[in-house]
Amino acid sequence: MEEEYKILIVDDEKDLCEILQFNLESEGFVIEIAHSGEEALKKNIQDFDLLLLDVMMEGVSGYKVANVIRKEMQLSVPIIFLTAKVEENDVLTGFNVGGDDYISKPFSIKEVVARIKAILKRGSRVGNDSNVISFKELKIDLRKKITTIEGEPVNLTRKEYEILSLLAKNMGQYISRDEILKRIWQDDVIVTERNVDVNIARLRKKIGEYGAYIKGKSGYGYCFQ
Amino acid sequence: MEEEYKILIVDDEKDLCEILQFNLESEGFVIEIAHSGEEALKKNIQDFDLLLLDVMMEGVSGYKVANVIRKEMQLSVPIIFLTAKVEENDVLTGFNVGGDDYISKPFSIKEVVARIKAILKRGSRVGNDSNVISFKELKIDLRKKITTIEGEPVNLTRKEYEILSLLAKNMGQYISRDEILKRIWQDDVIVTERNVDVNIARLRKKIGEYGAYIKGKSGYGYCFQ
DNA sequence: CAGTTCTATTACATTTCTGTTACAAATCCA
DNA sequence: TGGATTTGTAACAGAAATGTAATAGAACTG
Repeated sequence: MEEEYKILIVDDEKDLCEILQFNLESEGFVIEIAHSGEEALKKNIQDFDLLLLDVMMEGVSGYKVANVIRKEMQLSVPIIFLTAKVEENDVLTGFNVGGDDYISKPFSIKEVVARIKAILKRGSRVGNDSNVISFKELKIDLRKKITTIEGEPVNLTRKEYEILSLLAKNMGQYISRDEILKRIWQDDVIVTERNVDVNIARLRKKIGEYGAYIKGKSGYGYCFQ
Repeated sequence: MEEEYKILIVDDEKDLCEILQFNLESEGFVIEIAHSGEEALKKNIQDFDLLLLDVMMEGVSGYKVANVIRKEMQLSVPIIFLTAKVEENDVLTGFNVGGDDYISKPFSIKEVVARIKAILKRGSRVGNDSNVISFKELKIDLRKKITTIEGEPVNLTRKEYEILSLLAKNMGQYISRDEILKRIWQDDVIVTERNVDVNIARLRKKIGEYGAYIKGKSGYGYCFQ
């Protein structure tokens, strides 16, 4: 038999979930269900090959869930958004970007299955072309999220890596602590600006001589140069 | 290296903002959100590569925002206006400056992305580094917040930089101390007007021969010429 | 021209900002 | 679970930036 694909369905309409589950299981997919955004996020997302995600849900919306998955968990699982017809017309039509897909309710099971198969066949994810920033012998592989110096991997923590790649992506540009917080810590948690310093310090130490290229300037923030 | 484009979305419909944010982020753009004109104007507009600006908003309208950005801040960042179908006719006759564009709701994400990419491509093709102000060999990079003379960076403090870029953005125009205080010190702290003088003096010294181009005129203020 | 107001500059005081350390809390993983 | 790793906080000394006052000279005004 073929590979067994695991799909997570997230929707607060239980009936709909059941219908989807029944039909997709007969197609040979392995299904798990979550009835809310919160529930979905408790699952081990990386175990799934695809998500069917309702946009409008009580509490944590589908977009929130997607955001957490992409930003915090850094996973690129394909997502198919389920949207109600009304929303679609009000706001947007025919959206279909990147690796993700949209299907508006009511939809035919046939259509859903077809789209799922199309996406799974396509296989590879968004941004699968290697993307490496180099500065002398320091290399940051943005896709693998690996930093190396002269070929030797540098063991950076998540935050350290994020800061380094943010600065490297904006080479030569001063970025304020405030900005760094916004872009890396997002809006969810509130932490001291001092935190940035501390992480910068740790980062500098780890990248050795290259640490000197991360320049701090009073009133401006940091800059990789 | 791949460039990171920053886009500011200004719309009071929060759902729409979320959808746009998610989709544009999956396209690799860096997004910030403002839910009102006031909020938008508090942002550092010059940090953005493009604005998506809803025309109809409570309070400060999209046009108002655009006007402030163009006239007061003297920035030529491209703006895409989002308009409801009904408004469209009114609008097309009006404001249609430079690289601006209109998209009427409901719109497809595809379209939005396409237009954004078109505009950003156009911008870089022309070598439109409208973010750099040049005066002879003095260059102020508003994005990097770096000032150079003959390619050599000049080490300005934040206030010095702010004053210089304010004067340079309003080349040839006298700006009173009062105005400078309002624009740079904002409302937060109240300081003597003499302060401006002192900072101007320090600035002049740092930019050497160019210091002479910052002209003070009794009763008028300062002017870069 | 004399008096007044305005400005540039200096020196110094004050405030704010930064890098670092040590430690606590949270998270991860075996 | 318990230990390792990561992340956040508080504290603080030193550095950098900013503000103030004083003063001398320039610019204005009648």
